[in-house]
Amino acid sequence: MQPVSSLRGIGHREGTFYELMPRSGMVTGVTGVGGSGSSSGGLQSPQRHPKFPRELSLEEQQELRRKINSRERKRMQDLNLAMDALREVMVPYSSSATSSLGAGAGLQHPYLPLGASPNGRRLSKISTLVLARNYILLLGSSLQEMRRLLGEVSIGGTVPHLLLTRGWPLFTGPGQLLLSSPEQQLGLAQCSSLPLNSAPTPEDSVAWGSRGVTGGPLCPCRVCRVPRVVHATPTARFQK
DNA sequence: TAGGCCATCTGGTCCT
DNA sequence: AGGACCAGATGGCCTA
Repeated sequence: MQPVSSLRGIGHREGTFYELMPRSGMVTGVTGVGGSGSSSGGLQSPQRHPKFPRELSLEEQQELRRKINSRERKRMQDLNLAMDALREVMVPYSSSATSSLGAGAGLQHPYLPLGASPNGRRLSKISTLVLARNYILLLGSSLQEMRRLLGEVSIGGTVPHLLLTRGWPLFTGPGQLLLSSPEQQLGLAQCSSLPLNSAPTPEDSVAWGSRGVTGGPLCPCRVCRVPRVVHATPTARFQK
């Protein structure tokens, strides 16, 4: 099947039809259907919208409403473009993730179809976000492991200072997933479960995500409460 | 047919 | 004042 959302949206919803015919008038013609505005009567109602200045004529109000709708549409389309860019990065990992989470591992991604490979089907928005989050956590875990190994090797030797420093480097690598520090990216700096004076370490971050600890407590902060994939062998999760 | 996912409209709120 | 952001509501498309 073809991906539906963006193509569908651009295909027959966007543009003149929706642009010129507000849903409230298009569908019911009278009462309006659109969401919380169901009581507003929309622009078809002779009543003026309270949001619009009184001095505006009905046509001007309609024009303003079209303008607002267009902006919102554009905003959502930009958001979808960003989501597509993220999908491009995550899709290669999603398939391997499913395979490693599938029958072999006895685990199932909560936001991927049960027992089904996402191959040929694009990731949903929430799947993309959850997958991206876990991927970021995995990168942190891998980095820590690498530092540890380098630390062992470097006794008496030389190791790039950046790799051994406590702070995280700003990744600009594949997918550029980390545009700022992971703490900022994940909102962990605001995590209520962490002491105020101790910045969360990468280990802290990973502990809530991809440690392979099944059934562990969920971090109470709103960031960490995002549903996560639990897996027994984190290193195999995103193998290419 | 039910449920998931999505785009769009809309009103409210916050920010510049 | 205008724009950005957000969340609720709605209907369409698709799959199991």
